[in-house]
Amino acid sequence: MKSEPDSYSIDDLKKDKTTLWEGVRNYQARNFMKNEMQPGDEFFFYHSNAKPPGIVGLGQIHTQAEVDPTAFQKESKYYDKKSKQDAPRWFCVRVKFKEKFRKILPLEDLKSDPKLLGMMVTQKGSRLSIQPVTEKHFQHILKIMK
DNA sequence: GCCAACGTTGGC
DNA sequence: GCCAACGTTGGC
Repeated sequence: MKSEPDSYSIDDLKKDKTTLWEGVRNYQARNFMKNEMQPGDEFFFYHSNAKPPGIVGLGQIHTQAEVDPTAFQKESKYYDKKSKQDAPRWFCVRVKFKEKFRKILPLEDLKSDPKLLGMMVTQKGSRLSIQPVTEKHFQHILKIMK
């Protein structure tokens, strides 16, 4: 799960302990949250638009997807006038902090690791903000970071 | 700050 | 239903 640290970082999640992953306005990413994510599932927290960009920690899905309240809030930058109360368009899961890694695992390292070949985030133009990670890749990265 | 890649919108 | 125009993402 990607986030720009300037807007919400792993430290923010550590402080908050849990947060609603609101503001996703991409159907593919929404569908991942709505259809694939189950409480207890783990995910990597990725800092995008950072220096350097990369994986910074581990989180866990806390509760299943619910309606994204920010879509109805006119003052929110995530407001979507096309999302109606009786037919909500956007959903988000609640996530929980698990751990902040001792150091960042930079995108550069993800790209150069032969064991992570084909990982979605290393592909050119891969801007989806929520991406699936294979079990193999997940375990390998955990091993690197422990 | 640039710009390639990608997603969405809306006219037709 | 096509596709040009536009807006956004995000690495560099």
